[in-house]
Amino acid sequence: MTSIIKFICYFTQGQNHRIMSEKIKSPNCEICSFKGLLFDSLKPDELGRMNSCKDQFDFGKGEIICQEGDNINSIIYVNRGLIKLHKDVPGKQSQIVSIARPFDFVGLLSVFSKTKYFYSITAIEDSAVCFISKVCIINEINRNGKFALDIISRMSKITDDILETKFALSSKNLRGRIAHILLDFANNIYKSREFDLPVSRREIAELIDMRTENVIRIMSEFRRDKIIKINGHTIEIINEDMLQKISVAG
Amino acid sequence: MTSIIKFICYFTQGQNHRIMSEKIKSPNCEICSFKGLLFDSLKPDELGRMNSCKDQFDFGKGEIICQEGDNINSIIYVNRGLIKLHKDVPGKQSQIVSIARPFDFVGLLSVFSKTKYFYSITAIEDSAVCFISKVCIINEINRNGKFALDIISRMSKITDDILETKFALSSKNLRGRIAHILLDFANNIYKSREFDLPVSRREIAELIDMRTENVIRIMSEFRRDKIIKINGHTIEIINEDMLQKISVAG
DNA sequence: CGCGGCTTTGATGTTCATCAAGTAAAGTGG
DNA sequence: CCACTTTACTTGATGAACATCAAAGCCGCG
Repeated sequence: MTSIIKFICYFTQGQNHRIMSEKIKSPNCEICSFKGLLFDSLKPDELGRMNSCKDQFDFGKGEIICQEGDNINSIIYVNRGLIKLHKDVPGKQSQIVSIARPFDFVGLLSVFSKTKYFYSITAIEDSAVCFISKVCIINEINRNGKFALDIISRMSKITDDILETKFALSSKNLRGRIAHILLDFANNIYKSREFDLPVSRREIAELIDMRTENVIRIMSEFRRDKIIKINGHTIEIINEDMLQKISVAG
Repeated sequence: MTSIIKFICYFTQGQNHRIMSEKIKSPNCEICSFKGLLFDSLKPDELGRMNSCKDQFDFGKGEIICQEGDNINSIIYVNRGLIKLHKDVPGKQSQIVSIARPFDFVGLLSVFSKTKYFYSITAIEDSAVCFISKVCIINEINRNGKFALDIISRMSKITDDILETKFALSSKNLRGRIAHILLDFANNIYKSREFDLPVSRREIAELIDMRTENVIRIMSEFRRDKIIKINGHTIEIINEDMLQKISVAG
């Protein structure tokens, strides 16, 4: 029993109101399969309050969720799909700050210190995204110390992960970076030697700070050297040890 | 009435206990000129609890405050001096994650999500550093929602700043990076066109991901082109507009 | 005084971005 | 469903940016 309506989104209250995708009449947080991930420490009445503070939207592949400079008024939670945080500098290749998957909170990454996003957010695949009002979160933090700690450790983990990755990558040469990210996909994201790359070659390039041509070139080298198999977007890691060596040596 | 004793530091409870510098009998937080910066929202009794949770130490220039892999059990607060967070990968140039000055909390940057530091901390100048026990902070967060919010926004700001800087720098060429960091020192840190660089050329290189030789080379170019004056570690910015242009174009 | 670290400049080589050009795949409109 | 357009992918050739190597002067410190 879900009613679908089109409407103009004022969530970001930014300079540029964008037409958002279909609004899904928000499923109740209490029955949301993901609530346990952050809202563990909330009692039913608190969860009820949270429920009334959020809205869920669908975004099609390629749709912009918000843009650099928009006001931050919500935490963004990924329910389904895949979204990217990216920074576009005119005249330069854009950079991907991070990619968020279901269970990830992306808005946490600035919401308490900045009033405006310093990155844009775009759906890489068709995605469902929850917007949880910042004010509600703040109220809940004031009320519930356990919840505050949950939020804090979640924030801390997000930014630490991004920082660690960026620092690891920036000291590596191109081959090392490709090796690193392939291992990351296999071991941390998909937990399998074989996986479908959810992103284009260009997006990989933007994620690890190199050029599309070189992503392709090096992946082809790896294929030639029997380190990986490539079939379109499907990658299989054949020689993980070698990949590890290349990543470390890079 | 301060007693000075040498002792082995168990703060980090790490694998490697280091001999710390003189322990200063901790000045009382209540009279600490810096308390307002984070501990505004604490009542006298709460501040008293906090006071009993912290210890202050002096570190000489070059002394290691903690090392990558050490357990994180405290938040580190810089009272005096200058310290650097850095990552050392064997066989590679080390990278400076960030430089912290008085008023800065460096430990905040991982304390709630990780058990171990992913970077080392070293004094760049003679410094006084406060260690505030993580457990105490957590207790206080549980008790005091306003305090929790203060901590959160402080954390958020630290990581956002680091991330923004890193992203800005990584898309620039070497000249752009040097221009960027010189402007940063002048406008954000020292708020003066003339300032003493507190770090060596090598440390600048490690901070903005380039080689010492090129830092020197490019700064010499800037001097030749009458954009800056250099006198040892003293820098004066003559043509700020040009520096700005180089930074943006970089 | 001499040693090691910091600074500086020049010469050389490697890595990687850029340009170019062509193929495959995927979306678009009739 | 097919022609058309656009976007993604791929390989090669070239040049620029930057790391590396080398050597020498400088300064502080034991």
